[in-house]
Amino acid sequence: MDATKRERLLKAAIRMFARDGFFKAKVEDIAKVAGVATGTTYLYFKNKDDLLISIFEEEMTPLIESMKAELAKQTSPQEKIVTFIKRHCQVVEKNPDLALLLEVELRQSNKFLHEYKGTTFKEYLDLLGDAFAEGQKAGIFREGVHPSIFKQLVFGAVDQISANWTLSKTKKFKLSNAAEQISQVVLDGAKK
Amino acid sequence: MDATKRERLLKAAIRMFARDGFFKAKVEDIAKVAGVATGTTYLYFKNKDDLLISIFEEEMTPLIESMKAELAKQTSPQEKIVTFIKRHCQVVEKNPDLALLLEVELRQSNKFLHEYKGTTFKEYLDLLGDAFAEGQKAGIFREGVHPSIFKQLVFGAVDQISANWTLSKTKKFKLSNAAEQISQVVLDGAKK
DNA sequence: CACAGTTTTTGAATAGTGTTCATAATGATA
DNA sequence: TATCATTATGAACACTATTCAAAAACTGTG
Repeated sequence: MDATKRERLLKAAIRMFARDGFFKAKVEDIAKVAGVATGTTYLYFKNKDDLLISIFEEEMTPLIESMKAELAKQTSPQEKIVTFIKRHCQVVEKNPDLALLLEVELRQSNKFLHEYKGTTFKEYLDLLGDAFAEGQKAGIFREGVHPSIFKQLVFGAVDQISANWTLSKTKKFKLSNAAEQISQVVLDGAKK
Repeated sequence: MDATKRERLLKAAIRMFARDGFFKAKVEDIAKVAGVATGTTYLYFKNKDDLLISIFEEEMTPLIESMKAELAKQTSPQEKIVTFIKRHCQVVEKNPDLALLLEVELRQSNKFLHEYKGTTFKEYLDLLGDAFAEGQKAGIFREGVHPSIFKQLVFGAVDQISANWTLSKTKKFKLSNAAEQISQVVLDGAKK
């Protein structure tokens, strides 16, 4: 097993999935970009789906860890939420191919959405839910809104706007600017 | 040309796309469900993509019209936004298959069917944007948040929560209840 | 170095599905 | 009924994920 070959395949897959979409991307092309024969792909990954799952698991995990560390530094629930939004947008801006995958390709399969929500992705969302619950306990956020509704509300908003930004050829707005506007709305909306 | 055959194919496609996802759904199965031979599908639709586009166009247009009519009845921008959220969730609850398509396949289709001008969907989003802009003009909604950011924020939030509800086998919350919570947060967040 | 055994890689063969098209069935007209 | 036009069919074709028999590249040993 050649770790660099595996890594090359993963990176090539991110590029091709982002360019052509998961289903339209050809395994043959991914292999070519990675500099191996088609069949070699199947020595390192069970199949095309596994390639996508592996991208999700292996690229997303460090992002979640770094987000977690960043949020731990923030003292107030408000700051945590603002930081989450800002940082998520920064990551999207820095990794457009990966972002496109997470935003667009991951959704198109019910299987992924459902079988992987339980683990890595749920953990990510819970960072928002926990911050909100903390604010409720501290008496600064409104009651009557369930943390799991709030976390999805905020993530849905950020994700929608990020996806739109990533897809638009002409980036007519700064994502960091959008992040600020989102923060203003959801923070004021969260307040008691 | 047999209009009912076309209609049967559209309905069958909605069902199969919702069940298996656009790419995994087989044209042969769609034809079988519609009660025609595989090749017949290609007499009524250019190809599989065209089937998806037609679903968007033909199923969504009446929904948009009815939403537009409903919003016209509301007097204040706040009521328009609350009504949009509530009604969108009602439609999702009543048409789970169609909802799943719109929720899960929409982004993908926006991506690779970009030259097919997704005017229909933009029109839908603009209902939210216009209501927000109206509120800004009336001096009741905050400045500094662009209507096109706001409309995507709200739609993204509603869509995320709706998709989650639609996909979860065990509907652990009432979507109408979630709609109320979303309304509270985004309306307070919109206020000056 | 030579060489046998082992692991890794290859790419042509296989299998599954979107699309086409020659043919059949149906409908319309006189 | 006979003839032409329209519509429907499903087997054949093209394309791509996946497999697998054979080749190549390693590894260790005498």
